[in-house]
Amino acid sequence: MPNPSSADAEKRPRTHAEINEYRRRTLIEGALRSLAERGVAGTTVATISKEAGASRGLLGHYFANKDDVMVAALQHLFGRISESVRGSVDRMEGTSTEKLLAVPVSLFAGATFTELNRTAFLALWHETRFNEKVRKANRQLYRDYIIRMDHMVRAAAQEQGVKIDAKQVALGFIALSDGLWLGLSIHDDVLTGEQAVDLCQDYLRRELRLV
Amino acid sequence: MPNPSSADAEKRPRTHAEINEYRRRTLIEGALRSLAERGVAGTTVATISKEAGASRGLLGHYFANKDDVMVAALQHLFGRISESVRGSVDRMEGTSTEKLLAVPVSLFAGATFTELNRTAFLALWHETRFNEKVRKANRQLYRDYIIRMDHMVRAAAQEQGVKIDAKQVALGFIALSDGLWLGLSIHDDVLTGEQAVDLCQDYLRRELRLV
DNA sequence: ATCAAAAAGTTGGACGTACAACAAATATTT
DNA sequence: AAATATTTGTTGTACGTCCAACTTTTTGAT
Repeated sequence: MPNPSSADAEKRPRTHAEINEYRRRTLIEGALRSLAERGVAGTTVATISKEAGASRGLLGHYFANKDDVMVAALQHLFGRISESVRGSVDRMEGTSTEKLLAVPVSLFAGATFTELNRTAFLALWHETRFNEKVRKANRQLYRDYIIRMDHMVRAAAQEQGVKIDAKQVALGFIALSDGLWLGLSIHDDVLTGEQAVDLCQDYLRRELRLV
Repeated sequence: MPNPSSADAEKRPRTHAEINEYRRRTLIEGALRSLAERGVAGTTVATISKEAGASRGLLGHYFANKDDVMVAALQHLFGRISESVRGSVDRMEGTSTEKLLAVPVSLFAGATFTELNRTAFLALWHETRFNEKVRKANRQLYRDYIIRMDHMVRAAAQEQGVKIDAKQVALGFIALSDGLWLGLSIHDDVLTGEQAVDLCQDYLRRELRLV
């Protein structure tokens, strides 16, 4: 006999708007969990639905097809990480250089650099190459990411009074951190998160002639 | 009516030993092509066999199951790239520093840095995370790779008379080049192979205090 | 404020397709 | 003729999508 005043009952969405938002979110998170646990080939409509606590048919009610779920999952994951980094950087006091150096710290922080995030990212990275819709979505997300990093590098370089190719350094940083994300995602024993931060900060400091 | 004196017919393996070697090779290469074109989810026993010009059932004659084909494909691809890099570095005259700087050149050279290699690598990287056998094989390959880069970095550092953490620099280089391989594999328009070489050499030069 | 009709949310089964693995039959080499 | 290579057909499983029935929320006339 369920208790109507329990926490679960209180949080259970009641209005159509709430239900809609709740289902979309849980289905997307279920997709990320399934991708992280089972990979692309092992992720099916059934596994996504099960992770989300919904029936198989419901996925068709919220998304036209499986591809659309993948696109939504990528945007959700990328957005979550992006907001986390942006949030912690914007919140801090300091120079542009300090803010730039804080990016890798945030990127490899415990809350962001989780097993789930890393593994789901790898799976979606693969999907990006072989799924037209996902590729298109990822391209836009990356474009914005590069622009943002370019701005940060440019600001820091100006602050330090050095002339560097900001775009090139931004790309180098992104490649390095992506490589660390994906490399660590496979070989947990090779490198720690702290080492990853060191490597990224070392790269940025040398490019900014701080070392 | 096939011409028995055609080039194909001349190369056609006749002895059991030749046939064995030929089939293994073409099946593995078929698997790599299928992975590059269709990804993990789209690669089946049928697509591999078709790419290799063999029937579906023949795969079972040469490999116990699909997983074993994936392991063989990873080792083949990794070995091919590794030998290419090692070959061009060993062949050249020069100091240890010059040899180290030649690694990224070889890594992003046209013969190695092909669409097929990049894309197949991404697919197998994904597989590494979700397939126990493939993960095990990749771990060993990477271990050797790291050791080799560590030795090269150490030799170059000694040559330059600088004290650096060779292991850390080796890992940084591998992460950077992997990130560039995978990043470029998705967004062809973002970066050229030459830029990738520049980024890698720039990283190594700064770590070796050459800039 | 009430309550029945409409709309939206939800489920589990059905359908056609496609898969990996297996088996039996045929072709080629030894 | 024996062994090995190779093909095609078979089997059981699992997939994505569709759909008809069912439940809950929303709407609107009173």
